[in-house]
Amino acid sequence: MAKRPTIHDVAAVAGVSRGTVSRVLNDDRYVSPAAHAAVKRAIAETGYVLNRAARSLVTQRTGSVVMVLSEPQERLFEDPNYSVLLRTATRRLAERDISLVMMIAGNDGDRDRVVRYLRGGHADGVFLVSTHAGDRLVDALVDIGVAAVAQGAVIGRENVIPYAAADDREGARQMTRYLVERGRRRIATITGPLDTPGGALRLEGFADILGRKASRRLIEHGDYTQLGGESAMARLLERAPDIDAVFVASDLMAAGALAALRAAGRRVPEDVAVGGFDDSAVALTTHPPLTTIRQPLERVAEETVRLLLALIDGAEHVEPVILPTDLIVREST
Amino acid sequence: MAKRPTIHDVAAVAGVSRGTVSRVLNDDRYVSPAAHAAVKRAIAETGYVLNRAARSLVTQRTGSVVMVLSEPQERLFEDPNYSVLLRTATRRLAERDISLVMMIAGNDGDRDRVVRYLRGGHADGVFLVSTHAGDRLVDALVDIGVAAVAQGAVIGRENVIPYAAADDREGARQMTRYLVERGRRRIATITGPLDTPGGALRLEGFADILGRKASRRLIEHGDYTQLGGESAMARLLERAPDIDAVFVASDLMAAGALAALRAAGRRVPEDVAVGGFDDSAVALTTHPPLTTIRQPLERVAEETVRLLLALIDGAEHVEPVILPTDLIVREST
DNA sequence: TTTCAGTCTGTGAACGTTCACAGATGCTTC
DNA sequence: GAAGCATCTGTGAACGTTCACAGACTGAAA
Repeated sequence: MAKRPTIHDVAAVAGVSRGTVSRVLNDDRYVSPAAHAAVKRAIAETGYVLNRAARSLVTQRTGSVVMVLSEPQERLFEDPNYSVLLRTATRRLAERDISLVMMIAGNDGDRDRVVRYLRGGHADGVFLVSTHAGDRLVDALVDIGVAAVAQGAVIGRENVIPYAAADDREGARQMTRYLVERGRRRIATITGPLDTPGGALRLEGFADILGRKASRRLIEHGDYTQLGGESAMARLLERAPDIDAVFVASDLMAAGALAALRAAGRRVPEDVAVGGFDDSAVALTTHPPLTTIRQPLERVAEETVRLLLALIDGAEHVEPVILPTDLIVREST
Repeated sequence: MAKRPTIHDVAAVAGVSRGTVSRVLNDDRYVSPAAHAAVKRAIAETGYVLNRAARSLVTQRTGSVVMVLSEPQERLFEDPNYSVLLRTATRRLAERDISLVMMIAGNDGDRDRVVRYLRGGHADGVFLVSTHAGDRLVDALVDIGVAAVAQGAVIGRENVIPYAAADDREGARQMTRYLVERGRRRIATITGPLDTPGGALRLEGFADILGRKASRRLIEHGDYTQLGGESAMARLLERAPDIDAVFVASDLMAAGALAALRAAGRRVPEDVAVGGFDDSAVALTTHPPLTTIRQPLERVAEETVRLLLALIDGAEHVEPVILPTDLIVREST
């Protein structure tokens, strides 16, 4: 349990001064090759590892960013997409030696904690996930002036918080266009909550293709849960029994819709075609497997990280990134 | 962009010394009510928030713990259980003002990064997730002497790394017993990888009930993926066409097994009963919905955090915690 | 030869806390 | 009235870095 070696110890072993060691550590210019080598050797010999707290104290940088999970409903519970996001972001940040701190913003108490944390300068940046319209956390972030990006647009704050996202609108168009091309005539949709980009934009894409045919009667709203999808489908069937296709804004809700259709005695895809969105693991476990829209989630995460790093590095302004989606045809259509 | 207020500013406003403010901040004994109130008021007035880096520098504590995701295969991708774990752990730790830093240990490079991070004293504790037998990270942790716990036993290191887990073995017994009671005679199993506790212990529980009847022919191994479950089921059917039930060690693999059974023309549950494990979201999306074993994941996470906090607070030794599971009967059996 | 720019190094001060100590005050007890 | 204890407060030093500055050395240009 010997004391951890400090920069002084390294300096002593290398036969140089503290300043030179610091310069090596920070890749500063003006270090002679000899000194550089000696320091490297001394670091290896002593097993030195930098004390971030001490560095942070003087640089006012922390080398960490916060990922804030806003948690409307219990989405987090069920959505495997978070894992991809988390994993990719952690990886990319680690490459820059930046660590990812998790925080949850479920209620106002949580949100205050996040704000306090950031106001205290405990992180260099913020990575928002599934933040919904009107979240007052967003304004607090702007007020604090901390670098912030979001995965998926924050509705109403698109120009304030840069983001990367899949092209929800075009994805919905792809699916709707496909259903039309397959000869479906009465096409309904089950949307996500309209204060989320996935809710609003996928509905817009749907309407883009169908125009006047996208009547109110053929639109139902879900909450991204399987149960929500199931009851939305039931309501649709009651209101418009003659529908022959439905575009559901998430795979999980689509799984619920399949259950409702089965309960109503409709065959999929013969009587009703079902299209999902996400291409999550669920799309393969249902029977029949879901035709769906694949989002390039990994790339979304990477781009979001890239935007955040740019902001942290001092960029004044960065442009949102929108990435293309793919139609994945399986047996539900 | 005024400078952030420090403890000195608070002291000045409150009309006390730096030491007294520090005492209030740390709930020390021996602070007069008057001083306490004045400091509280000054903190509110100045908007002061503590600088953790400075504190950390002198206390040698960081106020953070690392969650290390070991990533054999692509489990993380598909397993929604991680979300529950992450969410619960983050919450519980936040209550103690400890923040959760994510790290991935997928390859040796990652592992070195984790080791270096911990050796540098950048975290007060470690929370291992899905670490598999023989992971050399575990020995490094012991060597460093950092407080460490695991979610789920680390096979071969049960006595070194305390853990909380669901009672995998008894859960498997519950399911197997149930299948026997339902009159099934030829019961097979699809296990997880045997270097994970869920793989080894669930197989043991299965064998506990069936005794000699648990013959090699009726045991197949999967990798916790849906595809793995599907091909394992196909192999089982080929080897033992007369099986009338199968206990699958995870819901996701069970979804794959259902697909294989359907492809082979077997009806579920009439011809073959299928039991899963986890009670994850998948269990409800399959057709028919899965009979499965529910793990108290939230409590597992809470207990794991509790163990970790105890170790951080200086406990010499803590006992592993094993929590009971529940049989959830649905339509697949 | 002098000047200058470029390269390299060492040093004091600062970052914002906590800790240990010393000292002051008030209350009890003899 | 002195001694002793508990309560409360202020202060210097320390934690391990980075930063800005000053100074030494080198080689090229004037």
